[in-house]
Amino acid sequence: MSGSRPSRRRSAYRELADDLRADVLGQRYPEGVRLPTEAELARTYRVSRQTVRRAFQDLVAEGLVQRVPGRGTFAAQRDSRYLRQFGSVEDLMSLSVDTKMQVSSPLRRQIDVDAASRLQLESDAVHTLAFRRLHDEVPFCHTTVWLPPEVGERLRSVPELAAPGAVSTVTVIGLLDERLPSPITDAEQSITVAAAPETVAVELHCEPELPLLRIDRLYSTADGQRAELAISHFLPEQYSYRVRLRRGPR
Amino acid sequence: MSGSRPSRRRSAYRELADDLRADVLGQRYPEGVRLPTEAELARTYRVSRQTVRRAFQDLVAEGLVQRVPGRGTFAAQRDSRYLRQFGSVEDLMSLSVDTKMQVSSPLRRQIDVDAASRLQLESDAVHTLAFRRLHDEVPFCHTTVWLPPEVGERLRSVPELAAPGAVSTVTVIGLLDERLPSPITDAEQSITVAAAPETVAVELHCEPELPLLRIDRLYSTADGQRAELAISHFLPEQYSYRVRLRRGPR
DNA sequence: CGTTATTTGTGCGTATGTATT
DNA sequence: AAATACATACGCACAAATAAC
Repeated sequence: MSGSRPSRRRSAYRELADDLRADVLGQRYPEGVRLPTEAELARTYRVSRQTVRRAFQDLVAEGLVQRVPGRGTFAAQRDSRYLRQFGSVEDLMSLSVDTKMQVSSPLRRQIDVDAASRLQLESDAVHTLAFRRLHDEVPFCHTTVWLPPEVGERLRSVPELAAPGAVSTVTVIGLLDERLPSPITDAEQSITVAAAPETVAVELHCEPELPLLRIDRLYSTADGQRAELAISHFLPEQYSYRVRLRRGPR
Repeated sequence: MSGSRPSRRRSAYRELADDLRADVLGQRYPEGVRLPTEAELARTYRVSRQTVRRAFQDLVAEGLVQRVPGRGTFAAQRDSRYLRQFGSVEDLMSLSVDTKMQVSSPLRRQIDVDAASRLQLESDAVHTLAFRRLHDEVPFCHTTVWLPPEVGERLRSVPELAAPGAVSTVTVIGLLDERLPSPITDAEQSITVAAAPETVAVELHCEPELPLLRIDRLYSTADGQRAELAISHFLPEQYSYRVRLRRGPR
């Protein structure tokens, strides 16, 4: 489904690419199963073969599909996808496929000079929120999120973020992308090691001061506004950050 | 084996994309300088405008250039290039811009079951090498490299890797890329936290067991062969892993 | 073994729309 | 308003790889 944004008109090849992307990410083409051919897609979508090809070019560039002349188009195997695990903004949005989030500190207004500064705000007021992420009911990650006030206001009415203990499969970035006037297009992240703060240790059932993987992410919208600051701590025993890098065509 | 391929003619748009890529990476289009227009390139390369567009599509997907309707095509600024294809490994190859490497354990043959297994080798014999990386004469990273024997042999004659204490500005991946018959096209990396092993602690002048950022990288060539396994430990005080993510075309 | 049908890859032409200068 | 430059979309022809016969 497209978001609730004023539905800016999307080109035919992007619509098609979106559909195909959703199908591939939704595991609808398991190993060895061929995607529809260019001719088939052109027919069912009432577009030219060139338009279908244009859509596939994006999916190939994203590493989601592989195409073989004479054979067809296939979903890339999960472990051969480069930069698809947690490497793109889309992946951060679809994080909820394997994991659930549980609110530990509901969305509220707060004064935080550091966060406000990193979000490049005039005032020191921000909205903040904290939650754990669970995999198979086991917490492996704690995240604190800070939002500019005007961004936070747009999440006021989201029930998934309102109650302590609430469990859901949403992502903050996913929620924002549907509600902000300008889509989130960039994230800058920094990965380092940090000792577990007291509150995080409690939530993750680990010793305070235990070394954790710390990932800071600062998200920006297409028009350059900072939209979200997230600081996550991961239990290294249960999580490692994986990226597959690829080199350009030849 | 059929040996050397008859080097089939590269398609026009790839030739063009290669030229443009080299120009952009070679800093030939500084900030604000427009690349040639589609019409100009079509004229000088004697191809159609569609072929020029096809070449640019790859460069855009690689994040190397930005295109603005009505204005033109521009090289993406280095710090706004999102980590996509090999941006990172070319960053790794040009790591030597800011840093130097100092050999602590020269290239030699060794038996290592774990490394051989991760390199998918038949036998347990590998070549190995260890070095530090220095920034402003301060060590901030220790790396151990394992290579398949036939790959290691190709580095036998490299003086920069032969003597303990040797300081140089090379990178192993850069050396390999020049010497291997098939180029290195993939890297899979995993980032986690690890306590400093004794030998690493000595080299980095830190306490043993100090939590470090550990990055494993497994490089593969275009024909799918594993070419190098590198395990690096970074001092978190002096290094954090930064990535800029961008969203696919929406 | 070659032949044929299928499927993707390359290249170009045209037309029209949109954004910027 | 006009010119410039990129974006989208469709059409066609032929090449190359693959699979089935």
